[in-house]
Amino acid sequence: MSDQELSPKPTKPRATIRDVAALAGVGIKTVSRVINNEANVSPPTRERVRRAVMTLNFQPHLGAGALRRSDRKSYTLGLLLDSVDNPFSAAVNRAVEKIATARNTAVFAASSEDDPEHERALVAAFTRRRVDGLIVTMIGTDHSYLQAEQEQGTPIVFVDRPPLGVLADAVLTDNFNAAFVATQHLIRQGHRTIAHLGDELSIATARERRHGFREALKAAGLPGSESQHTDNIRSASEAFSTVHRLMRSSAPPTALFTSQNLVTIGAIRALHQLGLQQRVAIVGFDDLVLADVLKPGITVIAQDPARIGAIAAERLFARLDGDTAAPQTVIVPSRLITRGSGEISPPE
Amino acid sequence: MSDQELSPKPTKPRATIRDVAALAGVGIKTVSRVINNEANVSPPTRERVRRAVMTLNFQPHLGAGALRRSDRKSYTLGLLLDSVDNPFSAAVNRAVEKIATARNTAVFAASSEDDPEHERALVAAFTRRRVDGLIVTMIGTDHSYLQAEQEQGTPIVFVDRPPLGVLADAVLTDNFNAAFVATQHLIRQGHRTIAHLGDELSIATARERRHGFREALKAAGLPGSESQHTDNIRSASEAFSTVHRLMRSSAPPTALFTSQNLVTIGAIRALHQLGLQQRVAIVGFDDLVLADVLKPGITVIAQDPARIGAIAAERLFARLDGDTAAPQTVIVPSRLITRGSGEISPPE
DNA sequence: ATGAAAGCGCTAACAC
DNA sequence: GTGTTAGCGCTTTCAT
Repeated sequence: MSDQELSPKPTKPRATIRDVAALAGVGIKTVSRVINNEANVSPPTRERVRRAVMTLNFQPHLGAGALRRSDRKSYTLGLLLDSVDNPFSAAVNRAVEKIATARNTAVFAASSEDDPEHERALVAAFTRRRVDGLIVTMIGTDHSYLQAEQEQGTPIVFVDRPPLGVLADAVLTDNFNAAFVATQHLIRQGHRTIAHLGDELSIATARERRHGFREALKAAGLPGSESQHTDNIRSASEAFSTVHRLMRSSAPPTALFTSQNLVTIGAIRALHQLGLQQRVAIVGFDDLVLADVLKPGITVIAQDPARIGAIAAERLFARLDGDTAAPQTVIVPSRLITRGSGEISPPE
Repeated sequence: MSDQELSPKPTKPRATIRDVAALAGVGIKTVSRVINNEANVSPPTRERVRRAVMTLNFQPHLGAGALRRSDRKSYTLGLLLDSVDNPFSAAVNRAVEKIATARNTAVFAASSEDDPEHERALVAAFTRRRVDGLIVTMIGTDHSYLQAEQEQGTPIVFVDRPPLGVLADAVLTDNFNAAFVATQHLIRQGHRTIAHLGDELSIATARERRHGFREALKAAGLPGSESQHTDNIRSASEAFSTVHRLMRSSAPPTALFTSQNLVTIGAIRALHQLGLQQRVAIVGFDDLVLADVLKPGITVIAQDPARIGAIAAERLFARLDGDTAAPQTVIVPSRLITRGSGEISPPE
């Protein structure tokens, strides 16, 4: 550790285009031409300017430029997620960032943390920073306030959950179908009492998954299982205690279908703690790290968050490039990965 | 899906402070006063302005304001991580975001992806957007170019890896000590042939961990084990194949010490595939989801990324608030969590 | 209590 | 090939 003080104020204030122009002995427009790689600058002049840029460590102020530039772009976009800390969201984040970076665009990532008011504040924060576009996973149920943003020229792409009260592009998983397949898979192993650990019912996605679950039961003639719904589970610990409760009930389920990664984790913990992991089947929504290593391996419906994020970013940039076609909804397929936990048969 | 076209151009262009002033029948300075909650506006005027703001859905352009404001702040910061997709990085990200949001600051998160050149480009991208400060996990080995940013008034906090060639705040784990403890733990179980699956040696952190490993061996009088170093492993798949190779060697290790989360995951996969998970001990650096559920549970040195991120953000804001003390290095303790895999004894 | 004018760093438009 | 002027949306300064 050093005793040297960090200077309170910048030693050298940041250079502006005028400083560069002065040092190079040219007008500011010439500097502007050089830093934007425009034509009509003689090679020697260009070189002098470049040297001045180096000397002063000049970095053009993108925001100042945007103010006057005709495209008005900030080369910035806003990404709203449940939480940057959630593995699904983080994979989306990475995919969006990759494509944005290739387009010289920086990404503001923000976590709504399941709070609609906070979500709204985050969108406002993005708007005040004049992001070029928005990629959002909404937790709130009224998205109509986003329409104003859209009308003012900010394209929006919805990810994971469909737009409500706005017309906009969306990139989604076929939740109904995936849940149907997952449930059907458990039924085919012979299960008759299957519990669904569902997410917050205010989320459209959660309702679709529950619907897929129900329809699969209905198709197999198992309507009695309706009582096995446990909705509004949104964390690993809630899932953990729910599974404990279910297993102590008079007619414990022989199989579980969990609605998302955190819920699956909590359920797995509970099953293992109860020593039931080889007796109670489980299929989870979302793939999990180490799911392949557990005994039994965890059978999942794997979404493809990287692909979802990439497609969302592509759509956003297409809009920014002038695509004015009707709003598009892209369904990204998910797939059942069988690893053991979903292939456990019910006792007798 | 709808047939309605999205408008090619904004239907209503975004309102400016002048539009609001015109609608409210006041001067722009009055609007400025209202949106910034300044004094000297009569309640009725304030109310008229507020109404105009609502009507026009006016959102002040933060960047434009910053250009003229005396503090010059963009209320934005840059966060450079290995990858937003890595669980450790994501936890840091979340912690930083939480504190930044409370300070009305938005976070640019970016992934260096182990590429020093890319990293440099990302820093430049941050600078051109005039972030107020930088929180960085550097992969490159020469950080001196960051000094220029610092001198121009952008505070920098290093996270996870110390600054090289710059004086700056840092928030780190005591890697040497943690690695020493982990290795000692294995030695105490009776292991004499312990392999360290180390990270890229260009990373200071990796060298410290290796050093801790070596010193623990030395302290126990086990110098012969030096051959068991395998460095420069940075992904799960590399770790996977390395473990396979080690186990086929003439003197296979009876215990493993893995240097970070991805490496631990790859190693665990390999051990399980080889059926050795109950015979070969393993201690991993970084905690893992489901590490508690695996059989055996995975013993780890758990860092505290949330705390690391929070402290880093606090330090950054302290600097922005005018703290000019000498650069500070905060060491965040990590702890050994025993779950079984690290308590396996060697055969015989 | 209010507003007019200047200017932040840059680009657009148009000189020369 | 180069420079000058105006102006983007806001805050500052200073007048009223």
